Amino acid sequence: MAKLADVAKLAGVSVTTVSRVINNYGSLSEKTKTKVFAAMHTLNYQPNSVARSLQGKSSRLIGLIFPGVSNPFFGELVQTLENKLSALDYRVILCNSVNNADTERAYLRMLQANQVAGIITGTHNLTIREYEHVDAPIISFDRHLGDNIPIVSSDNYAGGKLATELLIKTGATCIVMISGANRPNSPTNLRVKGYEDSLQQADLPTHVLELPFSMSPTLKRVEIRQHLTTLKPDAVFCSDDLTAILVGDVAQELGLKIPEQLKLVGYDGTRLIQDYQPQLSTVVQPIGDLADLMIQLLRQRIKDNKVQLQAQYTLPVSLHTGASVLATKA
Amino acid sequence: MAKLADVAKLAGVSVTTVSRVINNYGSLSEKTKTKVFAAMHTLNYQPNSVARSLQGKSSRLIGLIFPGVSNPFFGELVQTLENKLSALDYRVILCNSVNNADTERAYLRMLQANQVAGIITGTHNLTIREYEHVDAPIISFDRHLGDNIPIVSSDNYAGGKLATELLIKTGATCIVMISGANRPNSPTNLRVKGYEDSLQQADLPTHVLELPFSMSPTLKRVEIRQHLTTLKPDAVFCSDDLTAILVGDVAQELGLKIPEQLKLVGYDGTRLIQDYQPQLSTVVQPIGDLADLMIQLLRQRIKDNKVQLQAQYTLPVSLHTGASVLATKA
DNA sequence: GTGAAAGCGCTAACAG
DNA sequence: CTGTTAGCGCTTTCAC
Repeated sequence: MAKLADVAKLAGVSVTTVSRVINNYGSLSEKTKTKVFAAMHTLNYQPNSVARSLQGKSSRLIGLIFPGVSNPFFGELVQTLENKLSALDYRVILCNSVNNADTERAYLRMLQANQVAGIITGTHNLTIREYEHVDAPIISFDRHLGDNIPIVSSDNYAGGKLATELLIKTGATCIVMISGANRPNSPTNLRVKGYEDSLQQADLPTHVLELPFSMSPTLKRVEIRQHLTTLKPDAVFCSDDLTAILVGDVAQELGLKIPEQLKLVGYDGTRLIQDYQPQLSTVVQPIGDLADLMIQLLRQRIKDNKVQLQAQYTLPVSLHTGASVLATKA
Repeated sequence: MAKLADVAKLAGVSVTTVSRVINNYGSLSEKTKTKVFAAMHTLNYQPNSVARSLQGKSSRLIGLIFPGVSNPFFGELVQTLENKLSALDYRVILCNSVNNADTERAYLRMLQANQVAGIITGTHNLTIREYEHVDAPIISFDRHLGDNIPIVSSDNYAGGKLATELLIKTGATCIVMISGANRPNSPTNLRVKGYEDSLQQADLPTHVLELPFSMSPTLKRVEIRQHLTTLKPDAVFCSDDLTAILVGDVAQELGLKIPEQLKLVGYDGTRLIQDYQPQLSTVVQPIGDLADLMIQLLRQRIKDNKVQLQAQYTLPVSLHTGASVLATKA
């Protein structure tokens, strides 16, 4: 790979000059510029960004720490982030924390060692206050990671209410909520809160079933079947779409007609679900807007790490209504 | 962030010595080692990998170029690759080529500028012979990119036969195949070939419907509905699971019972599909093995870029049989 | 067993 | 308008 000095020699100028035309700075004569461009072209020159970031320039590398891209929600979020970042001439280092604190710590160190310009993290890990000792700017998706780390999320509480009220409106009276495990700081807690408040307001009982994020789908099915047969609810609200699909499956196995005998609402509303399970009603998180906002905030911090940002940014959710719920009163 | 010189000063030794203990190289007295380790620890020292790779050491950065992680198959493949690479102390730069040749060219340049140690690409782009001018080692997933670039794939031809023969065995006689657009070098072509050969052998007619990868699910539904009503097939084989889900949906809308009136087989067999659509029969690609092999080959090339590798490595597929096909003869 | 010093490819004062 | 030169943080000969 050709280097700056090669280009300089070929163009018959100094390395400084070449550096200047590359970075378009200082004053250059048109003639030199042309010469240099020509040399760069014939040598197929590509600046070495490692050398560049060594001497202080931004690496334009962004670390993305998420539980994993095989989950459709995170897959779409990561892809959206990557697309938008890449359009802004940033590159993305992908980190799958698999919800393991040690792994995450290691990633954090690694990202710093690689001089990343910033980090966006949406991991499910908790208690990692070590985030506060990272000097690269950080934006968090949906988690509290430290007092100076802005949180971007969609309105989990409103989402919980939205879903529950939809179910109440259709006449359901025994509405079960299936959520991930109740862990401190978890964003799904607010979804549960929205659910509980809505039911309380309507004077209806609450039933929350917690199925850990990490539980296998097969086990989840077992739990769901048991609850469906025991409680005989007429509606289920799941804090994610995948679990909702499981509920739909089990209901069918039990001969329960959806939505006649069981109404169902999920959460997340990824493109994948809307395209391939359009009958599933779900609370839609605005992935594109979330990504835009996180990037915008991160860039502000990259420009000036001291800039004061809000502790929390909340974006509105919307409702996708499909056949899994009837819009009419029962 | 502390640097080598800081550690050296604190430990009362030279930078050389510190570098030696970090890289475990040359001969050091236990005493110095201990001192240095202590200093590294109190300073929370982390070697700057940018500086490291500048002076010649490997960046331990691997570029991953795929159409996008929002597709479950690529999402799982990328996640698997990332997990395994990260366990080997490599980091991953994620590139979503979105099937755009220019984007991909830009990614290739960028990856080289970042001194990546190697590249794994599974993009849907074609004709990019520019791959041959990249000096980082490359391994390709399922595409021909140049004579010296090994291709790793699962056995698409066998997969096509497997699915088709399953359908034939159940008594289907009008078996439609829905594949992605027929493009040169596309791996799905071999799946179609397997389908055609199986039917020819059984003296049955072939019907291939091509729906471009990029076509919207809504449009795909329209096309599928039209073909289902016109041709009235008794079985459909799709070259990917998502399209198979669409077929299942449309069939249900048309009042066609699966598998009694319509048998259905998909392709890919991701964890997601097996967990959430277990009734769908599908040809399962061995994602873990594919990832292992690609990484193994890449590491060989990283160690010695001249090492002779096969042009093509083909891994066996398997069949997941669900209720969308009856295993008994009709 | 340990250190001094050159240099990886690039940028940015500082001179002219 | 252009060139000389000193590093960025680290590894690695070559000395001692």
